Amino acid sequence: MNPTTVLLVDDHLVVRSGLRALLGTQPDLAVVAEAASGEEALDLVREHAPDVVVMDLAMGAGMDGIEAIRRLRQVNTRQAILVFTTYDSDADIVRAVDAGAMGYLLKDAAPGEIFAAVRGAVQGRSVMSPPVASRLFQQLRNPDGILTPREAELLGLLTEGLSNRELGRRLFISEATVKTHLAHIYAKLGVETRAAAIATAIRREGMR
Amino acid sequence: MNPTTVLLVDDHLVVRSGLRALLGTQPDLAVVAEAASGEEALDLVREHAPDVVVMDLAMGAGMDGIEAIRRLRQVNTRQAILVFTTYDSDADIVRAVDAGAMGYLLKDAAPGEIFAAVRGAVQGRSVMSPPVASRLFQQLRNPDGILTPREAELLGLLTEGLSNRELGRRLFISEATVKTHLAHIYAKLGVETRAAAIATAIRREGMR
DNA sequence: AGCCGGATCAGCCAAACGGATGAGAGACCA
DNA sequence: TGGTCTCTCATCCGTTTGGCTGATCCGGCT
Repeated sequence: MNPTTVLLVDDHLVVRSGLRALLGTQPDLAVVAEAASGEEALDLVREHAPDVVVMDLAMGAGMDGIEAIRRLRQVNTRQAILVFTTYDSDADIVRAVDAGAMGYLLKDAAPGEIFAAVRGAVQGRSVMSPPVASRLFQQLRNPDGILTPREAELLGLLTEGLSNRELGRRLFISEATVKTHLAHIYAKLGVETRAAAIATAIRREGMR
Repeated sequence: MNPTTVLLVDDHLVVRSGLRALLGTQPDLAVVAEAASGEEALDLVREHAPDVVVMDLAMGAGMDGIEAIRRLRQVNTRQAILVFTTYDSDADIVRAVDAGAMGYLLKDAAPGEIFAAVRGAVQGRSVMSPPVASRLFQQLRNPDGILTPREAELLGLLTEGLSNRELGRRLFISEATVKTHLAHIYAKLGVETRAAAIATAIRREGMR
């Protein structure tokens, strides 16, 4: 059986070499290329058609990880994409999965976890770090995300088309507080504008 | 039979006296008070409880006509409110009717039309100038308002949460044009923010 | 030929919004 | 008592919107 081919995408050289060394200890895994940016990753995927792409989400300048995932999926829906990143924000997880990531690992994952994730990915299994899994699970279980009561209340009014000022008046809080809540809501919903938040909220199961 | 009592609301003295003179020619109509602002109108309605309120929508400073109508309805749902204004904008018509106006007349209406409207209003009949009626009819017949194909297309994308820049790219037009279309859409929907437009559009019949 | 509605674009300006950061008060839990 | 969460507020700053005005082009309709 041929080894599983892997493409590493991370803007930090040290991370790439560390991963390469780590994966190199496994006879069934072979790192065939490394990319330092989303653009480069796109080229290398076309060239090597690896079985798995292990990618960092935060990538200095240029295309970000999420966008890279989206593009990769368009180029070749075959290879599995594994996110390998430092932070576990709700928004990133949701968006990565949404963009088509096969798994989501945190950089503090144990070597064994990483191996398992790569092997699982090629077999179509989705592997993720426990904290990530738990967040995602909550997302699925509670479609309103992990919104606090206050946030949910705000989101409800948001869909009425109110401005920040109006929201503040309606809830007897300052505009500053409204903005804070909104920022949290956007992060949890994985959007970045109120327009998208409203669209998401309203479409999300008959909310009206 | 007692004459029908009327309250005139218009910030222009000349309009008020003109109307008073006009209505005065009819033995069954009696102007019992005049207000120059929404606030004043509220007070006078409480004081005189007129059968009909004939009101201009544009009213210099302070409360605008739409808001005044809304308040009046809260105070006393009894009297009929007749809008008597210069311009027939889609947004104003929709909002006035929505706020609870009984009829909608343009200032170039013939005297006979005005008399008929006032008499009709007290009897619960809704009278409006022909051009107004036609606009309103279109609104009802076509829930998408009077949106042109291009505007409808834009509104659709708007509900996806796109920014002006993105809308422009998607439709191959400049951001300036996007803004122009949006301004028209807002006017036709009777809203003033994209958030409200999105909310309206999405709720409007299962649009998704 | 002349007019009108629809679509396109520009420039200007004020208001609204979003991002980043810091911070304090109260509730709850270990 | 020391974390953690939620809700609250503030300031700064750059971007996005919305309002307004004016203009061009095209295709019908008259």
